[in-house]
Amino acid sequence: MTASPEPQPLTGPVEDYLKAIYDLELVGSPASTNDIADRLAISPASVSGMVRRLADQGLVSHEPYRGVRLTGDGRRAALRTLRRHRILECYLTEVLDYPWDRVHAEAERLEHAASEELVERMAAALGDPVQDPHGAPIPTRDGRVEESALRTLAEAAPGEQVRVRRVHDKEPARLRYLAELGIRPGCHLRILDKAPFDGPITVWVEDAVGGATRAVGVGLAAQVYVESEGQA
Amino acid sequence: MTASPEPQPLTGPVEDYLKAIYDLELVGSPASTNDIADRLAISPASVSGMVRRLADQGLVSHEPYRGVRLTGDGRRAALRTLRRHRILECYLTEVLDYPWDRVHAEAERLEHAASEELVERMAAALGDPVQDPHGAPIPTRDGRVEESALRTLAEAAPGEQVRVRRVHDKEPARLRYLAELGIRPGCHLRILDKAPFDGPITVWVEDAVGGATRAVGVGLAAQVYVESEGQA
DNA sequence: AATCAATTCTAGGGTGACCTAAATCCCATC
DNA sequence: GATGGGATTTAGGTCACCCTAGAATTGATT
Repeated sequence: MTASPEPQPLTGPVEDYLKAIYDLELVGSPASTNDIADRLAISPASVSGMVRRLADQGLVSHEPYRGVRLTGDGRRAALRTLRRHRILECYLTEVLDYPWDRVHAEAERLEHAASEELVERMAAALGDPVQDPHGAPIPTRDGRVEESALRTLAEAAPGEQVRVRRVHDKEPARLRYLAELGIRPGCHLRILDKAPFDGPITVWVEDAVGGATRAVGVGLAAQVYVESEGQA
Repeated sequence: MTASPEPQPLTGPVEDYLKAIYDLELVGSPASTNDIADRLAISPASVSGMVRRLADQGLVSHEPYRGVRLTGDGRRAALRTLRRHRILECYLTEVLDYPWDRVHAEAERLEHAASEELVERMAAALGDPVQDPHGAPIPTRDGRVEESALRTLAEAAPGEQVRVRRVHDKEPARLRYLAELGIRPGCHLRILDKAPFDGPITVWVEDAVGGATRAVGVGLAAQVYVESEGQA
């Protein structure tokens, strides 16, 4: 039984790496150097260097040329950061009325500076939210998350009725556009049509005023995660 | 007329130096290397190095062996950081009910990460406060402050009645103790006695429940700024 | 089995921000 | 007007994090 011996503070970049690796590992396989580099907009060579340092600190295990996996410590650290990030996002939108599309960037900076105490105070003020404004689940204080495997809107079939559960949060422009379309976590969609050859997906947006028909390209649809609610 | 050309983001350490120099300059003379080093808990040699960099960036002017002064740009940057810091302190105490003595440390970290937008939203939520929880004035958006020259409690004479305007905020333990004594910005004191040879100052604390007599050492009294309200 | 492209790692650099130790400068005092 | 102590700067080093260029590895394809 290893007692948890004070999680010592990590640097901002380290926290960013751990989050990225956590995310990449979610799909199953270990995170590749290139994928990490892409996600952090950093050269692959720099990733190699940093991964060595992370491994030295016992946060990841690295099989050269094979990829990187979080250790127990690494995973715990990643989840702590993720919790901070997502609670900050909630607080910014709900209490400070921050615009949907700018919340991510602000939280991205604050998550490295905000203390556990601050974040827990925010969580308490919000009544311990369980998901952030983009539908991502918030890890609990003791590091549990239930990352449900969701399909994307791009994979839904015509005739299906779905509920939007989550959307990607990185790109403000896409978020603004989705908001314009009325597509947000929690809203209901009916898939009307799916054009061949990766063509646009036509959906009926239940929750728009009076309902509305919208066409969404596959690229965007792939960033919208849905859960089936039955056939038409 | 130099148009203000986007204040580019400064690093955390740079902001800390500028704040320190601003503070030291308040007493009139240019900031000395040693004083800056003391305040930031850094070696004097490191300060020399950093000051060169600050001068290169046009934020300070440095006369070797003579001290450092903020330039216009440097002063503006310092005041922006100070505004962020103090609004954060207000927000943390008033909205998130943060304990008086821990607010400073948290704000110290957040001030480097919080965007202008966030801080202004907080300020708006508070109705644009003009001073922080320790009584320090908050610079306006356009960089104005009125730093009133105050006497300290250590300088007050027996018989005087004073109002506490401001207390130093760096040391949590001292703040907690002052709070215990009932001494906070806004409270009223009557100086009952001042023991010789830097002995303790005995005060009547008006605002304590039913009023209370307290003795304060000079060291602590020197960190409490007061404004006279008349003689007994 | 050999080769080739993509991936990943190593080598070698650069910057910011810190350090200690050793000059150097200032000035108050003799 | 020399001198010594205190303040300051320079010299030289470390660490984290990033870079580009080039070498090494992989495994997919001939």
